Amino acid sequence: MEPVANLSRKEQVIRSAAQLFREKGYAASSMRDLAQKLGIEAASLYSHIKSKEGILQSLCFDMANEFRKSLEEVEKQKLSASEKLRNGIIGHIQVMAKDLTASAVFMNEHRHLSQPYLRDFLLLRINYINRFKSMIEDGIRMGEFKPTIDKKLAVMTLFSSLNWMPMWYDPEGDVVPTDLGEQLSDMLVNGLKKN
Amino acid sequence: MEPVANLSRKEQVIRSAAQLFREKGYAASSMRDLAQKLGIEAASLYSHIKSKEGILQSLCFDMANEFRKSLEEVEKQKLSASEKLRNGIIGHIQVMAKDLTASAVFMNEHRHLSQPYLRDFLLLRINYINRFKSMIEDGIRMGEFKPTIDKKLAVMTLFSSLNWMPMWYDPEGDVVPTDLGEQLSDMLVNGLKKN
DNA sequence: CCTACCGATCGGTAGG
DNA sequence: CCTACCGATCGGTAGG
Repeated sequence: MEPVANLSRKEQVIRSAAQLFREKGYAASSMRDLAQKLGIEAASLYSHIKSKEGILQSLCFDMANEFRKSLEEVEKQKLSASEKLRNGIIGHIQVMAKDLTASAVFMNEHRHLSQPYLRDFLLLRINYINRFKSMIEDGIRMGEFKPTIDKKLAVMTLFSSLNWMPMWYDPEGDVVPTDLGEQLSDMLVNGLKKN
Repeated sequence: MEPVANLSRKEQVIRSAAQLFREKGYAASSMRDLAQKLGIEAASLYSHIKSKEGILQSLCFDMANEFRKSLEEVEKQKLSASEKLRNGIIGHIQVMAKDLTASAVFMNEHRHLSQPYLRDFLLLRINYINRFKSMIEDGIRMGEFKPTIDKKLAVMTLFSSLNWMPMWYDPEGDVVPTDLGEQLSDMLVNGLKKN
């Protein structure tokens, strides 16, 4: 009956949960921990959310959606493969930087999703990875990248680097997300490029 | 009283636990799950191990020790910075490939260590990372690597790539660990090197 | 390695 | 958002 206030409170719950899941992991985070963080009783959480896993679902699928939108923007552009790859990397970093906490949960805790959510999530992820792989393949086909590179290794190295960023990136530091994306892209792409 | 048999059984327990921790995560793995995997009662596990966390401690510190030994071998060698870095990467990959399950646990579950083990573990890790960082700094000083690279970014990208390897590397495939290490090194180092 | 069991804690519901 | 509570499960111990 108070949709705005409820929404806002619900978001507070989800954001607090994200912090908790990031720090302790999903399985080791209890609803009582979460309630305490918010200054309420555990039972009261269920006025705002359906279940513990419901929170994880929101976090994982909202992030997945942001990544998808970012990539679609890049794919529309009329650019060379290496420029698209570069923009894809920058976009990914920017999406993560907007919410490092949710990004860390997305990366480390998605495996605690139950079926069919887990399957859906993994399908989204493999689709996303394959679209980056296509950019690399395009780059090889167009003569921008070395034809000898192992495509699976290249794309997995790329994703490893991207996905670990929430572990060490300091948003208070003087490297802004766009710069980080450019530097990372530079380091990886110039490793792929013919010199 | 039967040290050999006990040791072997203890190792079976630890290896089964590693598989379980890798699949479900440490916190979501119960001692009853583990006992079932071994065909015994949960209470019987405690004849072989001290506690659930004791298993995690063995797994994490044994792996840390393997990594340390591998790096010490490399540091002894009289080679250029880029060759040392290459050998360090190959060594790291080889250590992981010897036990991908323990490697995955080492990487993803160490945060469930309690104090003071967690602190000790993190000190070992930062030390290991800093020694790789020194190789990169040496390479810059000796003119082998671009002076413009961000050292923190470079070393973090390196470790991201290394640490995610257990997530996607297929030991049944036709890429042997040494080759993988060389390819990975090639991809990363050639991205750093002056061309 | 087992039976029997412990106190603590879990996610969640009923009913206000 | 609270009180009161539920059945299930947790890591671990006693005693054999």
